[in-house]
Amino acid sequence: MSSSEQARAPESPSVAVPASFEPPVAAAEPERVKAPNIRDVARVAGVSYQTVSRALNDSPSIRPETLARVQAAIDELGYRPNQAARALVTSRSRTIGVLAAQTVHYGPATSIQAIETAAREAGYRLSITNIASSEYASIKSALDHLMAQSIEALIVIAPQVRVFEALKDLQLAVPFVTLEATGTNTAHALWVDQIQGARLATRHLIDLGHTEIMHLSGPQDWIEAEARMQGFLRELGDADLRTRAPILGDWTAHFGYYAGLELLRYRDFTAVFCGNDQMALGFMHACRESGLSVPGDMSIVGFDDIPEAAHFAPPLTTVRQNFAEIGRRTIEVLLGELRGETGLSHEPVQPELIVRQSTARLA
Amino acid sequence: MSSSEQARAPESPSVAVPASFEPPVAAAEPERVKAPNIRDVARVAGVSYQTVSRALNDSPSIRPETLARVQAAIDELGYRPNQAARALVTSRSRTIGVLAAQTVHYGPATSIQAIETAAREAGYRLSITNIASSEYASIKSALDHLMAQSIEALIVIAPQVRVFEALKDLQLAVPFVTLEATGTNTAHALWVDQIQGARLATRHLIDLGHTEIMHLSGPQDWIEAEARMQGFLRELGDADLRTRAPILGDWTAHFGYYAGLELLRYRDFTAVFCGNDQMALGFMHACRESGLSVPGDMSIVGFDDIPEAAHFAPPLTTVRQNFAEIGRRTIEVLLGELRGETGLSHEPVQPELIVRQSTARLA
DNA sequence: CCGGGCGATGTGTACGTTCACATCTTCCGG
DNA sequence: CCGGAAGATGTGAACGTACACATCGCCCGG
Repeated sequence: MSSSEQARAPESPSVAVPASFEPPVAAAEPERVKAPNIRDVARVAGVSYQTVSRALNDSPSIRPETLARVQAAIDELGYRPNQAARALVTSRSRTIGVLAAQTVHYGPATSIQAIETAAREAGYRLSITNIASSEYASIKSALDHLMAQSIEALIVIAPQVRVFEALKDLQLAVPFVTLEATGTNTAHALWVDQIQGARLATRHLIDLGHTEIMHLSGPQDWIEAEARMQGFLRELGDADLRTRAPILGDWTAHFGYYAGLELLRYRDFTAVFCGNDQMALGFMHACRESGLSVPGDMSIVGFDDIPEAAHFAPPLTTVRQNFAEIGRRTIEVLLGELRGETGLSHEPVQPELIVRQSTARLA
Repeated sequence: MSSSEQARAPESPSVAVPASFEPPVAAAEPERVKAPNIRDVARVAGVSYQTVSRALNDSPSIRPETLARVQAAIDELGYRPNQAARALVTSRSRTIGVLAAQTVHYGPATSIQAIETAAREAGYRLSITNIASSEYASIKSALDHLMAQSIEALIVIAPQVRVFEALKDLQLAVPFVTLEATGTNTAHALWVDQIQGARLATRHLIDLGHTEIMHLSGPQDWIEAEARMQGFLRELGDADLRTRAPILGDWTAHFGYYAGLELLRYRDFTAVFCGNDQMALGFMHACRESGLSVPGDMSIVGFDDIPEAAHFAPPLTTVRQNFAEIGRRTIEVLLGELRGETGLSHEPVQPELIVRQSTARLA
């Protein structure tokens, strides 16, 4: 086995051939037929290549019967337009770049899926690149990779704070949109109104009579984490309640759990607003282990409304974001900008509070 | 506050203007400078364009100092090679297609992320396409979209049963790999040994003394669901235990919940092996509502080990799959095949049973 | 001192498509 | 019945790159 492996030196015609005859080997693809091109189609259809091109780009000035002949030739040959050639001559790549982080999370994943679908329908393809870490170098590298593909637009679903710096460096010549941002950068942002969502969650707790409310935030450099924190603090401020320093987490259930274990050593709060559902899950776990009942002793609100949230123990009160809607709107805005339209509606998508069983009136 | 919110209408300069004057509008990019090409670089560096090409493709026969001059010119002009032109002339797109479904799920998402990273390192880009439904038309459309991009290889992360049919139709000329399949199609599959994983889970329950074990399966047309079911049935058979018809679900927590409510009306089983963690979560929810304690009255095993599983109530015993490893191996195999190597190792990745607190010895 | 060979660099061409413009056809009004 | 416009189709060029081959300069051995 391993000796036959060595003999494989591809196409070294002579070598030390103990393997006497060496059969033609060409067993692979014998007929590497060139893919048909526009001229082949033209020949079959009995027209010029330009006419085929017109047929492909549904030009108005082509006779229906000519079009039919071309179409028949295309089908017969199984012709597919060469995107590379097309991109070269039109200098339009028909590619939208996506700079993502944390694509395994429900929110980004859902948005990306909606974006992909909408983009495909509009004849665009997506090029998704994940950043390994939120270090500047990693972001720059991902951005370089995207720019190398001459993307026509950019969508950012990542810790935008640092990304913005990187974007400034490469003087970006394409329209871009960042998802899930706050209102700080309205020109390029398309976002769920995170602040409003956080306010809804916080007000819900306040309405239930809670006055000592904790906040588990997302990572500092995620703008949406920042926004949720802002909403939380503002709502608390409006109600003249004592504000306590939010805990900076990393979105994971693990963090929620360990933070919970730590915080629950001092039971000086009765409710917690978590930056996302995963952290809420971890926090609930910590409550259980600490002997606290949810919502009896502790009310918990999450954010995102991942599909699992309805089945947590107890089912989680949370803020729903319409990620799919965001995705669709993103492509809409971007395509509009590519068409040269401007002043498109960047109105925030409104989140919705979903009340389940993890919150209760303060005893 | 809310009034200032309204005032935000971003950059609508005047509005109600009867559109009489319509300013030149060309406010967009005034200087649409053409991107520099290989000849521009050559001119600046004082060499021929071919020398620049050599520098870009690190040809061996170029003097270090010439290379340096070219590099300097590249930096000065901010030159980026045009991928379309390169693809056109080499007839290599350097694109790997991914046919995906359910990318919001943890497993696929994790694999895709690993695939993307590995592909990028190898100089390939990914083109991901989601299928809207598992109908044939939808699969075909997605596959067409990918083939139109002249992908060099295809990765399938979707209900493979139907995809295989579609693949047969378009006589696919590129190497492809399907993820998370069973061992039925070893030539093209690279997979976690799902059968073995299911056996581990089932044996664990048997070892705990359970004899009446239920299985909540994934959708029928997902090969991995089929494989897990097979593993379950075989292990049960080996132990001479009564087998009961698995329930066919859809991977969601919702399904696990409603199926649980239904099944628990007859308490003729003491353990359940769920096809994934989400369904296990839903099932646990149903147990709670039915007044059953987990693991006191009901032992539950999941599959996947999503990060949240450790924080379920109780923490879930499950089968861990190394999705990232799968992703890396996928690219490895594919790149090997593109290089013409063959007979690469398609050894299955071994899953691992993670015992937590959702299973207990039968009283 | 010359010729061969090799390393370094330059020139021509092709990839498949679209754009700009030229040409051919058709039809209609004067 | 003819001129011209509009519609339909064809021809030449260009996009930016890599490959094949040609050329140049240099070093070394005879």
